[in-house]
Amino acid sequence: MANHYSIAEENYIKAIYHLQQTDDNVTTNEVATELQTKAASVTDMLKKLKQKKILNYEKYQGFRLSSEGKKIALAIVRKHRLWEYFLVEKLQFGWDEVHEVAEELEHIASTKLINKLDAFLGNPKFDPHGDPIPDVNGKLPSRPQINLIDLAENKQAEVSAVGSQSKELLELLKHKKIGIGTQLEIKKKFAFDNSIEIKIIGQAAFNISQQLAQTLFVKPLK
Amino acid sequence: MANHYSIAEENYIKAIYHLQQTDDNVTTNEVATELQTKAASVTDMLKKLKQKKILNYEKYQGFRLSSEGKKIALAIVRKHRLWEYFLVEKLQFGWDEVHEVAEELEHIASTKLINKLDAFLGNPKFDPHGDPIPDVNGKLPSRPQINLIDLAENKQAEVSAVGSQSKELLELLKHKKIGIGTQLEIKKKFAFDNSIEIKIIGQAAFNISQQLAQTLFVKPLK
DNA sequence: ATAATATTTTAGATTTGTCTAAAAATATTT
DNA sequence: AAATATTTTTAGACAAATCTAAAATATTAT
Repeated sequence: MANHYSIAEENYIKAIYHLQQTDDNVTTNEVATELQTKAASVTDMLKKLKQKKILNYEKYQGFRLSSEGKKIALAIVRKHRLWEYFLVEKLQFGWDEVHEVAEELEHIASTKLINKLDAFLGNPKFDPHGDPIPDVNGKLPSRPQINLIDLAENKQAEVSAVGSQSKELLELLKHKKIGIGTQLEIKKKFAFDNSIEIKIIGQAAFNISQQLAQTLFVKPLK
Repeated sequence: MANHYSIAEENYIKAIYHLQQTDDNVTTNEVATELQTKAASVTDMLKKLKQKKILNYEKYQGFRLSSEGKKIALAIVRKHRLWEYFLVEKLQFGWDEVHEVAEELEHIASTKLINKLDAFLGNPKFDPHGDPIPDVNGKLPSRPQINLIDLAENKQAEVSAVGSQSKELLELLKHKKIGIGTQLEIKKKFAFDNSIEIKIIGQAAFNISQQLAQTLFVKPLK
C-alpha cells in the first residue's frame, strides 16, 4: 500500500507484462521496440527495476517479472481496461479511439478511485476490446474463446476479443463493420493463402486474410 | 491546439492563477509557499514560463499571467472542477476527499475527453465546493454571492462556496455540518472578536469565528 | 571453430525539475 | 540615510529518464 511507481516505470512494467504473455524470455530489444525507445535506455531501467525486485534480470540473459512485478502490472491493466470501459460506455467514445486516453488515465494512482469507478460501471468483466478486466485482487476472468482461424466451417460464433489495438487493425475492422459482439460464421477456408470467407449474420459474405483471422477471437455460439 | 505543458508547468500556472485573484502582483515566495517548494526553484520556472510568454515577469518585480497564461489556467481549472463534480456526483466521493485525486486528473491532456465528460455530467456550472466551472471557452459563470461576514443579521442565506479546500477547513465544516446548500441565518455579530452567531435552519444556534465566516460565501434567499 | 553479425551493456552527455548556499537586490527599521 | 532584515536570484549540484557512440557479449553462418 506504500510504494508507488513513476509513469516511466509503470510503462516498462506493463510492456514487459504484455511481452511475457507470448515469450518465455523477454529481451531488451523487444521492450525497446514496444516502448519506442533505445536499447540503452531499457538497460538502465532494467537495472532499476531489478534493484526494486520487480524483475528477474541477469545481464545478457533476458528477463521476466517477479510475482511482485506481475501484481503491479495487473493493477495497471485493471485501471487501463476500466477506463476504456468508462470512455466507451459512459462518454460515448468509439472503441477504436480510447487507447491513447486510457494510456494516460491508467497512471492515476488512487486505488479508491479505481475501485469506486469499478462499482460505478457495474464491475464489468471485459473491456470494449473484449479483453478481460482483472478484479481487485488481480484475478482475471476467463471466457471460452478461440482464434477465428480455428473455428470450424459453417459454425456460428461471436467476436469476443481482438489481438491488438493498432490503429491499422481498428481501421480495418471499422471498415468491415466487425466489432466485439459481431456474430458471424466461416463459409470456407482457402488453403492457397489461408484466407477465409466469412459471413456476418444478415450481410453478404466476404474474404479476410490469414493475418486478420489470427487477430480475432471468437466465442462459439450454442 | 498544438502546445502542451508538463505537469510541473501546469501546477505553477494554476498556482499563479489562484494567487493573482487576490494579489495584483504575485511574488516568488508566495508561489513557493503555495507549491511547497523553494524560492530558487520558482525563479527557475518563472524564467521558463516567461520565455514561453505565459508570464509577464521582470526579475525582482513580481509577475502575473499573460492572457495566454490565463487561458491555460482556466483550462486546468475547468478540468479540475469537472473531475471533482464527477467524483462526487457519480462515484460517491465525499466533497471533502476529492481534491487530491482531482489534482492528478486535471493533468490528463485530451480536450475531447474533458468535453465529453462535461456533456456526460450535464454541463454543470458549479463544482461540489460551489466554485464556478469555466466553459469550453474559459468563460466563468457568475452567481450572486457574498461573503458570510457581509450578510445582514436575521437574513436567511444558502452556502454557495467555500474559500479554500484545506483539510483543516473541510474538517471543521464537516463537524459543524455546514456544506454547499446549507441554509442558515445570522443571529448576531459580536464586535469584540468579530465572531458571529449563526443558526442552521432546524438546528440550535452556535458561534463561528471571523476567520471561518470569511471563508464562507452565501447566496441570500429571496 | 572462427569470423561476421546482431544484441546488449557501458560510458558519458543532455534535459527537466529540484535543491543548498551564497550573492544581489529590495524593503524595513532606527 | 545607514544598518539590518527580507526577498529574490545566481551558481553549482543532483536525480530521473533519456540519448549517442563505443565496448562487451552472444548468436549465426561459413
